[in-house]
Parts: sequence; structure tokens; C-alpha cells
Amino acid sequence: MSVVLNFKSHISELFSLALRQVAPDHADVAILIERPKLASHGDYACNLAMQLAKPLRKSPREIAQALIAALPKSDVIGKIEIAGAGFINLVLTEAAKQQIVHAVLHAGAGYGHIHLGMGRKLQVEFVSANPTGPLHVGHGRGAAVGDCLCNVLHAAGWNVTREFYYNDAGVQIDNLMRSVQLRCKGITPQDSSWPEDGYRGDYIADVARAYMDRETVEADDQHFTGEGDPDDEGAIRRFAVAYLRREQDLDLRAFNVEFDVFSLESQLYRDGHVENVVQQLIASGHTYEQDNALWLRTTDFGDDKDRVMKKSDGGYTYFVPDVAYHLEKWKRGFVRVINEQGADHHSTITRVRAGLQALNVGIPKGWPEYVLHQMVTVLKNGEEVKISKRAGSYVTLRDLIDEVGCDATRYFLAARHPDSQLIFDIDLAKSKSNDNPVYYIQYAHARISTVLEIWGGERLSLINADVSLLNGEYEIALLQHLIDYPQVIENAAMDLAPHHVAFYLKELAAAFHSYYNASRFLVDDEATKCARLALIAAAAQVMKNGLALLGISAPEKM
RNA sequence: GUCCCCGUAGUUAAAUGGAUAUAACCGCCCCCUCCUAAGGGGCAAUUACAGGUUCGAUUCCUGUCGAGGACACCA
Repeated sequence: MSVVLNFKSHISELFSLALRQVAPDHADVAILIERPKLASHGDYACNLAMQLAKPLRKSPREIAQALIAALPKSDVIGKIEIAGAGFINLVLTEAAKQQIVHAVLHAGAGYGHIHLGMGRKLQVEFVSANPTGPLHVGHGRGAAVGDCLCNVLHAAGWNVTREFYYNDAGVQIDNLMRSVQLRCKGITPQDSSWPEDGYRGDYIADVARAYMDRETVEADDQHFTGEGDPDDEGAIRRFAVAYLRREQDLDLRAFNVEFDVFSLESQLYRDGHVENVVQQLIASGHTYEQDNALWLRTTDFGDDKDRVMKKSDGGYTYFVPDVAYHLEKWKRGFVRVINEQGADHHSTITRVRAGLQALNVGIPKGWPEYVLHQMVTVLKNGEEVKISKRAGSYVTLRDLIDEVGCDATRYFLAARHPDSQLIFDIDLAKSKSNDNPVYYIQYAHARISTVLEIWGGERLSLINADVSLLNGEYEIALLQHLIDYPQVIENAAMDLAPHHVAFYLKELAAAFHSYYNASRFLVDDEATKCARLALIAAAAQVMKNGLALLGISAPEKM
């Protein structure tokens, strides 16, 4: 039997050939193969006949007959039926399903990797918090979603660059510098002279103390030694930025997130990219001067009003360096750029794209792409914990990781659709109970590890198992879940929705737990034992692969 | 007021335009002489409202209502 790794695309090809024969004039109709919800509708279903009914002016069932007759023979298909309004339902042979065990054990960590991206360059920019304080839960959601997305896109065959962009020179940084400087001079937020928009958190005092003690801080992308001079504003600014960048690096490391590239806004100015972009925009004819300011006519590109580029005080508004930054990304050769941000920044999308369009350098209209996550509220003891950076009342990402653990925190932040608002219930995430899907999934993996350990044989030898013995109800169900995995990667990559992986893993774990409860693996019959162990070893492999995409550990014991 | 996003069992959430909308939690009833009960098996319950497009709509379009967010020459 030929080995088929992706049944869906295999079947899709068969229908494509049949379509060309039955309706050559409509060969461009998109062929949709789906997994029916009901087992009685087979393993895969095709709705092609219904799509063709209108253009061909024939009944769907009649067309279905013709398509089935024209379908090339395939030894993976066991049964074909016409059902309902004109669905063509296909059932795979047991042998076709069983061979997935060999495929998974052969491919190992590589099982599920597909060639969607074909090695093309893609960048995901995420977190991108300014160095004005520790990371909070909102950044955590960005980190979890962004990092999982990167993992998924990598598995889908893209050459992924993880990037973190931050502003190290703007108004907020001045604010930070002033707050630290005041602390250096012994002034606290309780004093009446403390500025309204100053940062009030205790961590500002830590920065000030470290600066005065002439500490050296090393962040992933920079390091600096404190001067200890409370009047040297430049030194305070650089020290504070380096200090808080280091804090964020520690947060991210505790969260298992690493970046390939850090980009600084100040660098865009230093390299002249901002000035160049302004000149190019002026040359494009999409700008005008009014009220002592320079405006970009973003309404030419779908914005609801024009935006100021250069303020009357001579400074640029934030979106100008943003446009310059994205022009640089484009020049760096990224076929796709995906920005993962909080939904509160959604207004930047139109402006950045408008600026890039105005440059008229061949950048596609929908470039860059955006994944926006909605707000996170934190619940503890049934009460909402308010987040306010300036007031200093705060749930930091590190607090969460310390209290809940990295695995559960990542799971809860990444397992929901980014579009929906998220309530992070600390007590639920901490609970080691049925309510907690993280443990449910990890437990399945640990259970398999235990069985294989008791068996004591060499896992690789299971590749020789006689998988034709795997024909029980629970075994077939588990096989089907293993078959589905590459499709999950594809869907998650296409939708930019890593939560699909989390849901899939819950279902895979459920299929395993049911099997576990219904049967024994370490039976006397050698062939049966090996077949079953091969199946659960393959299941463990897929769990491990999927958990790795979420950045969650796959424990051997719990 | 304009823009973005959301509205699905009592609760928290799934569902590439497909067939009888899927899980978990809560509640009730069962299952450890067993490779981990952090498990399994059952019962009950859902698409905010009104139109439209479609052979077919939770999904797409329009409107209404409701929750959240964004609307600076802030980032």
C-alpha cells in the first residue's frame, strides 16, 4: 500500500481529476474536502456535486454519480456513498488508517510539519512593550499567542523571524527618566511635587537605587552601567531603559519566549530612515501643510481623516517611525509580516498601511497583516484585579508565572480565540482538577510514558508492530485523530489561530483517555501488545509535538 | 457620534458556508482486586433579535439591541 500522509489533499487531488473529466468547463471550482461531524457520514465528505448543480443544471445526485464513476482508483478509499442533498461520503480503509502509526513513529518530532510556507521569509512582531515597566498580563497574552503562532508557522514551513520593537526615545521614556530622576533625589509619589503623569510603581525606586549604586545591567539587546549622577538625564534614560529591558527579558525567559531580533525606534532616527521616509512621502504628493504641521492624506487610502506627520513643535508623530520601520521590514525581504498586538492599537493599522501605500514601492495593500488580541482581565478570589502601570497596582506576567506556573499560564493565554475577551481566573489556572485542561492533556502524555516504561522495551522497535491488529472502536478513533494532526497545523497557520492546536490536543487526549479506560496494553499476546504500544507511542509523539507548539512541557510523570 | 471586536447550554468556551451545533465545568447516576480516578461511561441544556444572499447561514451582508476597546499635533 502506498503511504499517504495527508489524506485530505490526496482525496482532493482525486476529485480534481474527476472534475476535469465530468465538468471540464468548471475545472476551476474550488474542491472542498471536509471531515463530517458524524461518523456515519464517513471519514471525509465532498460537496462538489452540490456546487456543480446550478452551473450544470443537473441534480446533485446525478452529478455525484458521475464524479464517483470518474474518480481514479485509490487503495486508501474503502467505501463511497452519496448521502443527503448530494454529499459524497468516503470511508478510508482500515489499513490506510493503521499505517499512520508507522508514519508518526518514522517522522517523530517532524510529524505534522508541512510545506505551506515553502521556506519563505516571514516575520512575526509581538510583545513590543516599551521599556517603561514590567510586562503585564496583556503582554503575556501577546507573548503566548505570538510565540505559538511562530511555532505553528514554522511547522507549516515558513522561515520565521521573531521580532520585538520598542520605543526607547519618546515622551513616555522622558517620563520614565524623570520619574527615576526624582526617585534618585529622594522624591516619592506621595510628595506633592510628583508629576501627574509620572510612574508611581515601586520598581521605579529599584531602578533609581541601582543607578545610584552604579550597577551594570545586561539585557538581551543592550547593557549599561549606572553613572550615579542624578543630574545626568542621558545616563539615567539609558540606564532605565537597559534596566527595564532586562526585567522584561527575565519575564520572557520565565515564559519560554525568545526573540531573534530587537529593533529600536531610536535606531530608525539614527540611521536616517525616518527622515528618508518623510522625504519620500512628501515626494509622493500625498502630504500637505496646514496649521504649522505636516499632514499625510491617509484618507487617500481608506482612513476616515488625515493624520499629522510632523507636529507644529517639529517632532514626528509616532506613526512616522512606524512607517519607516515597516518599510525597513519590507526591504529586509519578508514575504509576510504579521504584527501581534493588543486590540487597543487597532487604529494604527490603517495609518501604517496608508503610509506604505503612499510610498508606492510595490507593497501589497494588506501588508503587514495583524493579529489583534482582546483585553485580558484577571480574576483572583472571584474579584477583578485592576491593572494600572502608573498607579503601580499591578498584575505582572512574572507574578502570574510564579503563582500559576509557565505551562498553565501559556495554555490559558493561548487557548482562546484572540478575538474574544479573556478572563484569566488565577484560581482556576492553579487548580489541579478536572476544570484544568492543561493537566488533562499532560496527564495523557504521562500515562503513556508510564506504560511504555513498565513495558521496558525499545520504543523504536515498535515501528515493526503489526498495526493491522488495531481495529477496535477506540483504536480507530485514536488513529483518526493522529491522521488529523497535519490538517490542524494547516488550519491554524492559515487562520493565524494557534488556539486550534490547544483544542485539538484536548480532543486527542480525550480519545486516548477513553481508549486507556476501555483496554489494557500490556497483554500476554506479543503481537497485540506491540500493536497497542505502537499506537499509544505514536499518540504520545503527537501530543509532544503539539504541546511543543504551545510551548508547554510534556511530562513523563505527574 | 465614528471605527474595531464580541454576543452560542446555568457558566467558560469550540465549530475552513454543510448533514442531527461540539466540549468542559456545575447538577444527578454509575465505574478502581487494574498500566496514575489529574481518568472513564451515562442523563439534562444553547446559536441575542429582524431582514437578506445561498441548494444550505453560528459562519457572509444590512439593520436593531447589548458588552468591551479605540477615537490627540500621546505610544
